[in-house]
Amino acid sequence: MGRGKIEIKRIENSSNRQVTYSKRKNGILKKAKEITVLCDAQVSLIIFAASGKMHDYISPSTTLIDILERYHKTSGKRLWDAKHENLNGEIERLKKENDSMQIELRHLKGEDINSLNYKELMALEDALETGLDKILEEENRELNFLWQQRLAVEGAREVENGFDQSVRDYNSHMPFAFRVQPMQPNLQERI
Amino acid sequence: MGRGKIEIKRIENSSNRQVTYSKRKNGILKKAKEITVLCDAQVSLIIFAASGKMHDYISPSTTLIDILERYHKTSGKRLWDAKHENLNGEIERLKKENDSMQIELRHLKGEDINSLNYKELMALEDALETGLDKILEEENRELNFLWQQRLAVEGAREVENGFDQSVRDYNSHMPFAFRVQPMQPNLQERI
DNA sequence: AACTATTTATAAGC
DNA sequence: TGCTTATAAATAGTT
Repeated sequence: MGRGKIEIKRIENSSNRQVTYSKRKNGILKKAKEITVLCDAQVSLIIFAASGKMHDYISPSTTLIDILERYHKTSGKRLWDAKHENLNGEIERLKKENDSMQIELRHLKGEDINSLNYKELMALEDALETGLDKILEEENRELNFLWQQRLAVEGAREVENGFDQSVRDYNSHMPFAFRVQPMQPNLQERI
Repeated sequence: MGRGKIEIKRIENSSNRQVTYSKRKNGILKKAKEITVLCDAQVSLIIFAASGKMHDYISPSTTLIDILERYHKTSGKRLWDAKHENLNGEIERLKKENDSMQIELRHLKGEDINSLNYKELMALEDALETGLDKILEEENRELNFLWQQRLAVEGAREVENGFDQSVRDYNSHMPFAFRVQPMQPNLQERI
């Protein structure tokens, strides 16, 4: 369709090639639009010129992603393969890990425990007691630290006047008397 | 280009539409091949008919994946990366959830607690005590159940002979005397 | 980028 | 769906 018939083979003359590319590119894009409208078709057309310039047309009723998904389903050809599956695998793994931690947490909080047998309950109890011991130890350590700080900053005078308000606040939260017993013996000597 | 000029709008007559689709589909595929050969272009053309039937052409010098990668690079538009990003997002979310549960679990076990302040320690302690209470209650309930079962199966005679070995085993694990106190008053009466 | 002779695509009909 | 043909549309070569 032109002044002369041409063979369908690479156009050797570079500028002719470029001109023809430009004309035919417009033509094919137009055709893509037309078939979309005339026939309710969904078209994805991506063209790269040898120069690297890109042109594309995607039917407005859809998206490229959608078309590629349908392409994948229809042709069975894989586009986004392994990457995808790896990510899905990791999600599965994390979800499992999550679930089991969730359960462990609930058990430690004494929830959902009626399905546990006696042995499991005892193990839980041990874990809780161990945890509690460690917490109490740490509370002790921190209290001791606060004590020492107070002694250093305010001097011996205020210690003689008794606990001030902030220390009484802490003590009012303490369930057991032994918590105020310092871990480090030197504090006892200094009081 | 036919016996009459047509408007570019949806062809209402279904069979006409189908015929036109078929003709134009062939035409556009031919054009895609031609521009590929004539101009060294790289084309990806995917067409879905309204019926769902698919036709495609990919320039033989390349692959669809390759074209999509170039499309992504050139246009900056995300394709399957959008999917990947969703998956990555979910992985991130799960990892965060995981991490915070991990930390909570370690704290409940009395690990990594030296960064906690006094208030946090007290909260932990409360949680542990609550959990422990619930566990002990449940242990009690189960022990009580075992007791009742034993009474029902073996009758009163064996109860008079004292605890048998299996019950002694349980008791040997019990830290506190109050654990063997039954929750339900009727057991006490039956002993 | 516009022109136009010619080829090509295709609408309508069968 | 395939073939035919009149005609519209695309475009090769030219300016």
